[in-house]
Amino acid sequence: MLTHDEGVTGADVAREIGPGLARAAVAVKVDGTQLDLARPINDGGDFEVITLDSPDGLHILRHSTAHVMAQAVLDLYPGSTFAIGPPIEDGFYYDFEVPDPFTPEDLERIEERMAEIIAEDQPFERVAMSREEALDVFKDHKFKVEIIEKVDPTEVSAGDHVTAYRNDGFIDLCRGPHLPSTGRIPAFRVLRSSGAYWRGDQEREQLQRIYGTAWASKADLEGYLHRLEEAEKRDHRRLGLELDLYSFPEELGSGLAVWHPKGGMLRKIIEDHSRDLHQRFGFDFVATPHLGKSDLWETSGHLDYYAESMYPNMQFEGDPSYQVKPMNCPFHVLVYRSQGRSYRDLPMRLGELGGVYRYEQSGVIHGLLRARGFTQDDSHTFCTEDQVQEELERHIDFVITWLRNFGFDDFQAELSTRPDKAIGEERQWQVTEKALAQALEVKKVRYRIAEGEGAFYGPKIDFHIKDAIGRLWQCSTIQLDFNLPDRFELEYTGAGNTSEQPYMIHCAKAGSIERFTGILVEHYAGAFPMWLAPVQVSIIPVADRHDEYAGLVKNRLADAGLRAEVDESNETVGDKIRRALTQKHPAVIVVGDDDVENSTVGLRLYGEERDTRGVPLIEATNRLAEMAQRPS
RNA sequence: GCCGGAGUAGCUCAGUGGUAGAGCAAUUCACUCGUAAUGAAUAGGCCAGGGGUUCGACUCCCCUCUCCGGCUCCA
Repeated sequence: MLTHDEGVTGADVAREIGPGLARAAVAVKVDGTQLDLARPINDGGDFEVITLDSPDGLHILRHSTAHVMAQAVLDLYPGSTFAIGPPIEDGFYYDFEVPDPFTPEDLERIEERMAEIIAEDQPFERVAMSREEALDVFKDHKFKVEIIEKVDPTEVSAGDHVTAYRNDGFIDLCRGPHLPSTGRIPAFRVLRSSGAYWRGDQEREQLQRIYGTAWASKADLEGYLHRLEEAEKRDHRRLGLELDLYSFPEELGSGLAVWHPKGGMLRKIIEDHSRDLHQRFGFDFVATPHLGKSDLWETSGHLDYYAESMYPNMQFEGDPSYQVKPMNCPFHVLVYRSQGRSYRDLPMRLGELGGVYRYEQSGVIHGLLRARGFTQDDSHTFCTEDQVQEELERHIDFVITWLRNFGFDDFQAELSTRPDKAIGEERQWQVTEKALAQALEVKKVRYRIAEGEGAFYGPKIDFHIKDAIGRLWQCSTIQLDFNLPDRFELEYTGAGNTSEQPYMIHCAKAGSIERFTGILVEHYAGAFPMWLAPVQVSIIPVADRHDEYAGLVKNRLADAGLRAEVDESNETVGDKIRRALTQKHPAVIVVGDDDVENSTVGLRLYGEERDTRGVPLIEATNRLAEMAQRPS
């Protein structure tokens, strides 16, 4: 039997903390032994233990650690005030307004001060007060006052129960719950600081945010820090350099990449696959230029909505103004419009690997994942209203095939609805949103609704893929559009010789080839499945006299469609092996005297600890060729 | 765009108001080797760029560019 250490019942606790707070937690005793956390499970005084390493336990732990951080900062930096400090995935942050931004040395001091507060084992005390009292208690802290003023006085749970938590002399507005005392924080770390806008609003104060993390044990903290290091090793910018795939020359400009031969091969493989699948799913190929008259963007509406992220116009005297394309849609529209269309021509599916340029804000550029120049595997399908459903389903099939082929079996879909900045009639938005939902249901794709996240011209489905270390990335998108056809006055002649307006489906499978490649690099940590690897086989002759045979092996592999390289450098076998492994080549072949004599090779696959000696060349070739098969 | 941090050899990083350093990579030579680093030698720099302060600036100050961590943004 569990009892609250102050002798109150579960019912009391539930009432005190407020209804609907499933996470309500208190310190309890089991047979006289103090436990950290528990929550009432009924009104009869029964409790359920919350372990610190459970999701709820970590939430409480991190929330409490955030309080300790705020306490430390307010201690150390007189004249500072604090805003909010919530738990987040893997940690917490707290936002402050301070006279000077934090330096790395400041963060060390804060961490030390936090450790002292924790060592003092200060009890957290819950304090309930009225709105007026709270305004008085926090009168020196403008952000807290702003929060309290937002409390709705008519709400029962909020009326005269603004709650705060006090430990030592420090008090913070908080709904709780918290740990019983600061000493219950087993392991924490201050991570970094950065700027952040109050309430996320660019127009409001810029605060200083400090990120931290807290865990149920020192071992868990170490594990987390280790995972951070591992994630860093997967960083596509670092691997791009190490594997010689691409670079971002300063001379070229921010957000612009050059692709080296190995990256170029990787890209070619991805693009070839894109083209092949487009063909298989019934798309035609078009090609369009990188720029067009500014008027075009006026008509499409892009200039109204995204002028600030388009490269500015260019103009020779007497000529019209031109702009580099941030999108392919208007160009594909022009292909459609190049002649009169009949319902017999539809659906018309046009695809292109189209290079586009967007002037992304300087602060958001991030390697290949957010670049200023990139290539969309873009397509636009023009169809009749009757065809919309079937076409949407076809696009969903296409996207799923694409993602699965690259090893992304785990993905989730999101249906984004009408945003505030939108064009077109409300009724059409409803019809198209419904069509998208229905297609997802027919294809049995689980999805959630993202209210107001749609494009300005229509609702969309986004696919978020989960990578090898559990991160989600938005890649594919299917967008249903009834606005561009209207703006460009697209038509087709119906069966009854009537003039009709087609629907348009925008779709990108990878999204951006650059970004998708970056995600692949991080997903596979550079150790690509064989069909994607730029170099599939490293052939290592043991001594110079084996170079000739190595060349023969390379030709045999090449005949079987494999990409192989002979390492003829004047290095030891051990060194050449190390290079091949460091470059994460899927297969290493070593050839020496025995192999020359018997037409065999020594074969070692990436991830294997040792080789298999004396594999007949024919067998090795067949085996590797099979492994290198592209998924279909 | 905003806040902070940073930029030294191809890469990873030392360094100091007074002649620029290491490891790895590269090049050359020797070695001819059977599964994660053979040895030696050589070469490599407008210390991101531009202004200032100073007898003297890689070092201190200002501006620009680029990168990093966040915030805001992502048709």
